Amino acid sequence: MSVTIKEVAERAGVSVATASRALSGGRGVRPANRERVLRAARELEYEPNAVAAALRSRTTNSVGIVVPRISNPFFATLVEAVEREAARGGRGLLLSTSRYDPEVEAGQLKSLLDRRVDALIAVPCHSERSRAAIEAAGQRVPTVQLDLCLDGGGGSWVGVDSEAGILSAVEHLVGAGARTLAYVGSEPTDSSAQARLDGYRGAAPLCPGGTDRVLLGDFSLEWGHRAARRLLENRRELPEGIVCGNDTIALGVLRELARNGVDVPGRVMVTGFDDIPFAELAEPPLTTVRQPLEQLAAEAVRTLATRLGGGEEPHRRVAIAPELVVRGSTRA
Amino acid sequence: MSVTIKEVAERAGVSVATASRALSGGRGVRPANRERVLRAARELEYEPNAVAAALRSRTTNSVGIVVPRISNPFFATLVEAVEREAARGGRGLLLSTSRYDPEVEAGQLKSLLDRRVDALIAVPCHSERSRAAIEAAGQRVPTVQLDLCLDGGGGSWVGVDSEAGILSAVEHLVGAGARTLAYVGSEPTDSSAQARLDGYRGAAPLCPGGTDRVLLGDFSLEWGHRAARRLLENRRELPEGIVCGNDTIALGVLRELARNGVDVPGRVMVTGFDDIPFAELAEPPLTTVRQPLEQLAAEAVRTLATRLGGGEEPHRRVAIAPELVVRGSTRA
DNA sequence: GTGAAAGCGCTAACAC
DNA sequence: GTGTTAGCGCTTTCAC
Repeated sequence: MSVTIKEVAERAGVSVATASRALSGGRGVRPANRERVLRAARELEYEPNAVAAALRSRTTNSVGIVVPRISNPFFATLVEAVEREAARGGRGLLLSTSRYDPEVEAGQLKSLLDRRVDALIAVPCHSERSRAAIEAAGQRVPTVQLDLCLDGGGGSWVGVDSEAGILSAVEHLVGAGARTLAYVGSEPTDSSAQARLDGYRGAAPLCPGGTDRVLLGDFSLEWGHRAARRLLENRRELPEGIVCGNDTIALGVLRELARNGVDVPGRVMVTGFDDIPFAELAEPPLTTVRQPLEQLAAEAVRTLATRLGGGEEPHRRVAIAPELVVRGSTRA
Repeated sequence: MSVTIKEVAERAGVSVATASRALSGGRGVRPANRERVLRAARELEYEPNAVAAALRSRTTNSVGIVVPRISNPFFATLVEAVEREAARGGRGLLLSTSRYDPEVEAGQLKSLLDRRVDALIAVPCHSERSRAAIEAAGQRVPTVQLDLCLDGGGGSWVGVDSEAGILSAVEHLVGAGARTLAYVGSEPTDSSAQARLDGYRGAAPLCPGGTDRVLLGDFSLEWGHRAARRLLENRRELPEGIVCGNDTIALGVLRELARNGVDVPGRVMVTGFDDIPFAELAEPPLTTVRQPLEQLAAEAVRTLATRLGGGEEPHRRVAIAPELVVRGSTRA
């Protein structure tokens, strides 16, 4: 069997209590004893049992995260940033995916709670049907919604200010000379889709010409293709600027425009949202609204850390302003 | 405080032992009692404490995974597949990243071991300097190397048959009429880079013409750009087929060729390796060797499950044959 | 500053 | 089938 703290204590000639204190920080232990314990531990190749420590101290030093999927580069980058941030605080990250299924999501949350994570980060996969499980989790441990949020608020949330992001895209397009605009986005099934659509509706009046073409589907490349084809049906009415709900859609739109010989950004300018890695690899490179992922992750972890540290700030809602990244798909 | 199994037992009018048995499968418990326990648990909203169970039963039902990074879509997809596979077996996934730093990697492995994961999956970030930590981990729990492996073997490994993959790319290019080839890859700093390079050297003789141009850098887009520029220096000697060590490099090569007005696949054909999501979005879409990620993940978890189940197959090395995906960057 | 002792909540022997 | 009992390895009072 593996070496326990008891053996370390014996070898160091102290009690387990002192050994424990020495091994965890060493505060309140005479330096000489501290050294002896540390040496004994090293010599015995002692490996602390975090499970036992967790049972007794009632903290696992771990946080759980539930995202719809990881293969989506957006969530992947988010998870990576959270992992780094958590590791920095000595915490482990328990990862699970909901696959966009609220029932799976509920099960994953329960499992994480059973494992006694100290805190939870969740990207709710549905703005309504995720509610029960996420609120229940929030009753037990500090929980923060990341990126997406439940309808009508409730609980802590860290995300991006979508309206401001879309606004900056619209301003940029109008400033670059677009006189007519269209929006290609997703049906508002989640909070981001909703906020981006709202953002477009709010910002559209800045444009002098027609802005009433709003095509809603989902956040996919295929939808981008189809929406572009629809806009191309009447070549004369092709808008001068197309605001897309995310980069994937924008990539689909760009592609379809290229296939049809439409000059981008000459005839039509296109913007995306997220700044996924491929955005700058597209032809032409995509002007887009960059999600400040590192900041989001850091803020989410900070929110939890505050609450773990005993801070009683029950409902913290943080919307970070995103930044427009201008590339070749729009004129400067 | 939260409800314990003791209270559930009391309410159900049985001993904690019976409650425990009923709650975990219910084998060897009279159905009537089982029902009463389950009902009591439901009524009290009992939440089992997996930490306590883990301490006593010496299994945490969790596996740890260490990858260089998650924002790389290749690893992200791998992690996602592993997560799904682990969740299917009721296991949690503790995720950490090494950021390509063997010291960080060693620390992460130690931390996962302290947390008493039942098994480990690691993508060694360095074929030499990862050895000590990974071998040490392998002494304590079933450990499998995924994708990359340590130099000279040792331990279980699940990955792709890189040689076979490169071979299929070369055969395809030659079959499509390429008479001269070049290889643009990474310096063999990791096992995949090495195997792909070996694969090219082994397969090159299949091509009738010159195949001795081998450019080695790293697995980046920038290196693809630079390598392509180098090949373009003497336009006349531009090879008819360029085999790239991964998709990212291939994307860089494609881009540079396009900028210089070289017709792909007319004048030059290009192949990649991995089949990252963007491969099919490139212009032209990239012919590439697809990594069977789901299979890799499933096989890795299966390898561990076998060992956890008591199977004593110490050194399982599984190389899965990848599949060539033919797209527009080569002629059919 | 240190030690003795009491659990954290659960499972696994071992009796019955 | 069921109950009693004894810990898993650690941290944390509480005395000294």
